[in-house]
Amino acid sequence: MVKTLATNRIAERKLRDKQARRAQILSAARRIAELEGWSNVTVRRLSDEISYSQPVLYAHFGSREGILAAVAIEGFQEMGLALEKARKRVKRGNTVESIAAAYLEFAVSSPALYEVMFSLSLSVPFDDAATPPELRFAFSQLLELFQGQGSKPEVLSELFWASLHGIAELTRTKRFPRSRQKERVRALVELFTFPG
Amino acid sequence: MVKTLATNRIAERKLRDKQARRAQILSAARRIAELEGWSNVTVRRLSDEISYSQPVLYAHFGSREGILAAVAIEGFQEMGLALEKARKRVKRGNTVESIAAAYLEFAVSSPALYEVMFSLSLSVPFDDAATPPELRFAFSQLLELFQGQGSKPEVLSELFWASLHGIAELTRTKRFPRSRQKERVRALVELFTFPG
DNA sequence: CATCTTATGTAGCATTGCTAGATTTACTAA
DNA sequence: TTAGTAAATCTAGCAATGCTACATAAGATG
Repeated sequence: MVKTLATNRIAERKLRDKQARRAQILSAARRIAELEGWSNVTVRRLSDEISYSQPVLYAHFGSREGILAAVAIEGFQEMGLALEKARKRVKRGNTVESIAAAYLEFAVSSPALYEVMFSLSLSVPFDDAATPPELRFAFSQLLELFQGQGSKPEVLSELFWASLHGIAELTRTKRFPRSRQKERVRALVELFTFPG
Repeated sequence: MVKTLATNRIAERKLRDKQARRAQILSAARRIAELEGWSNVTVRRLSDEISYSQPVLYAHFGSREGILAAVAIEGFQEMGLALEKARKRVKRGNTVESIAAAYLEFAVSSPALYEVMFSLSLSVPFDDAATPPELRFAFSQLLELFQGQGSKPEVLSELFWASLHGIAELTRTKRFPRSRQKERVRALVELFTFPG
């Protein structure tokens, strides 16, 4: 059997189709999740949306969990990019302020996406080598922030991340009133901005 | 129909039985959750554990959600008490440090309980009048901390809570390595301790 | 004892995640 | 073109879940 040109093009087209369908699934999952919550993202519902039978979804991602995980990875990738942008185009002097604003904006504009990013059960820390690169990338944006500041940049970065995550999560789940959000962020920025 | 003494005693016994069974259900739910995760806390499993049929559970709490909510309330009550204790018996000078340690100790020693406390979907902020008293009580322990400090005690308290919650959550879900936990807490305490 | 109320159980529905096996479609080679 | 093979896709179904209508048993009351 010889690999003709046609064979190659066919294989490529198949790959494209596959990736397109994969993207369709993830897109549908995100849309439903944002509009109706993750509990309404069922495999049957997704298979309806993309007009394929259920087993097709299981061929792409091994399980429902797998679909959520893929969405979560997308989320980390996008968040990493958003943070990178915020870090590079610093507006009014303070990088910490810019990053904090970008982080919380991301969380508030895609609550379901943010939710799944952190409900994804991980077995490995953010800064570990065995961690998906998208997560490492996002975290590295925060690490960068405190580089050279004090003795332990990782500790400060983690603390900053934790504070942002806490604010995001307690806001998303309605524990915090939106009314004081600006003041909260101002206080946060003040705490994490050091002279020098 | 007259209410005899016997009638009263019978009614009281029934009430006791009911409360005992309620406690049994919640206790079983907590045990299973801590050992096997909340997904293994099914209504059938619980009804097996207490040797009653499913409808009995639905008579007590209207739904599975209702059972989790009741556990979450218990959790807030217990956390409030733990924080109160930590605030009153301040060991080495620093109240902030004592509270932070108590909070994280609570979260780490009952991860499933902590998890359900914050996955419970609320519609009302912590400091609202319409919030279950157990939640208000727990939050009030943190409010107390920064009373008189600066201009906005609520803002500082919320920020402190957010930081603690972020650390707890990112630790519980394995995002943070345990190894740096002590340093993280030290840095946190330093940030939130003000001269005076 | 008879009756009525309350407590409890039985059995079943609809929905879910997931999968084995049939079936159709797409490609290959004579 | 066509028979045969491999890949893609679907049909149908299982077991488990949350929940509930209805039947039955237990308990209290006259």
